[in-house]
Amino acid sequence: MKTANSQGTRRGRPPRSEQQAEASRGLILESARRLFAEEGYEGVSMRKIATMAQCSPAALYTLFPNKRQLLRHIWEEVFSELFGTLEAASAQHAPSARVEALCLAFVDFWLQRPDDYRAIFLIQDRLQGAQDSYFVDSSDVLSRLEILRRAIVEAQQRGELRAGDPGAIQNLLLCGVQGIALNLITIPEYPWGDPDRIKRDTIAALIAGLR
Amino acid sequence: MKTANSQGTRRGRPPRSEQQAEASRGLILESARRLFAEEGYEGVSMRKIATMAQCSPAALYTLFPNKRQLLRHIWEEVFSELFGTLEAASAQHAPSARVEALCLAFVDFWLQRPDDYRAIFLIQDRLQGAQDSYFVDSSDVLSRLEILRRAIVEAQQRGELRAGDPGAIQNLLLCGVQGIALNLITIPEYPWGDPDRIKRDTIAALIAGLR
DNA sequence: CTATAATAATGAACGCGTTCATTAAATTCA
DNA sequence: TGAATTTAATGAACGCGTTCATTATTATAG
Repeated sequence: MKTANSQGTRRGRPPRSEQQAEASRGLILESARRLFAEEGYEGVSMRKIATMAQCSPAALYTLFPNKRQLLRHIWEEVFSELFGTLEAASAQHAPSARVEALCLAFVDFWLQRPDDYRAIFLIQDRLQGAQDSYFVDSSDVLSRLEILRRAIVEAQQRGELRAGDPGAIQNLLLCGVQGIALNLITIPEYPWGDPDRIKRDTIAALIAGLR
Repeated sequence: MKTANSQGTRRGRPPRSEQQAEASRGLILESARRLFAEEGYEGVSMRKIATMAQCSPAALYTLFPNKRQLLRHIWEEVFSELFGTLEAASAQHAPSARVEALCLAFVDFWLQRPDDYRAIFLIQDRLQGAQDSYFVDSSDVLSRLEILRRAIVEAQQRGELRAGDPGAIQNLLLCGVQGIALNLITIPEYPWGDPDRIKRDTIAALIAGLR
């Protein structure tokens, strides 16, 4: 029989509540963060996390679907740092230079953290069918991108950027800066020349093309 | 004693000649290519390659330093296809539209082969100390990029692109197109909007900024 | 208290890339 | 013909991410 009784209770061991699960997730993430801080991405393995969290490796899979989803919570701290940097850059520059400053700060941030960049953007899961929304779901990346959008709208109002959907312009700039970071980090043997130069020139060209 | 005798011959088993090694590498790559064609990147493991090539997995490591370096030879065929596509695109367009057409063809090529793109650009090795030059060394990627450079120089001569080092402009465009491919492929959940639009708009903005 | 039912937790296993001590093979020297 | 020497080839192992059949736990029903 699978039906519930009159009180709505069911037979068998009751499932853990979502808050219990969340608490366990928190403990595990604490271990993961400690391991990551001590040994970097290379040092964080599911087995080590399980050992430190005093559970079996398999238990991790009852709380997280896979390693990448587990580590996503750590990346959120990296993103938090990123946006902190961006907000500082925004505050330090006059409105007329804000969009360019944000783009530069974005690229600089990742160039200074190539390992983070690799771990976050370059290591992918197998199943693309499963629509894990790493960056967008349940993280405030999207909302904090607002800072770029505001700078764009500001520049449009000042006539320094052409009119049009600021979202489209934002995406375009993101593509550009991501491209710079990707290329410089993953193809270091290509003769890009001075990283600072390609960085500045590409961003300048992107923005010039948007006037 | 480690010294050679009067004839210059040495004691012990003679090392395999480089051509012998090259021949073995060829046989192994043939197996790898067959496996790749049959099962895709996921299906190609060092163990499977070894089985098909009738040797031990460890033997592969006497001929290739690691899996990535082994598979690089397969990527060269993908690059060959890419440049074939680019050359066709170049031939099909008038000089005035060539740079843009090349950029579009570049992005389209990778968007149609996301798995290839991931395997080639996104899966990285551990040791960055070892300067394996995947794309540049011993492959003709650099030389075949000439087609883009020619289109750039042509556009400069026609006054459609600003003067200046064509190499710098080429790098800039490569950053841009790589950024589009990277973003659309690895962050599909981000609201990029219509892929065609962001593709066209980003490239158009890049080129506009280079006038 | 015992049987039953439902869920939680895990030990053991798979295939993976890679390493390395050991073994096999091929050559020269006495 | 051995013995010695040099290199090739590999079996066994490591730690990895992940899965799954099995076991433990916790509840209700009789």
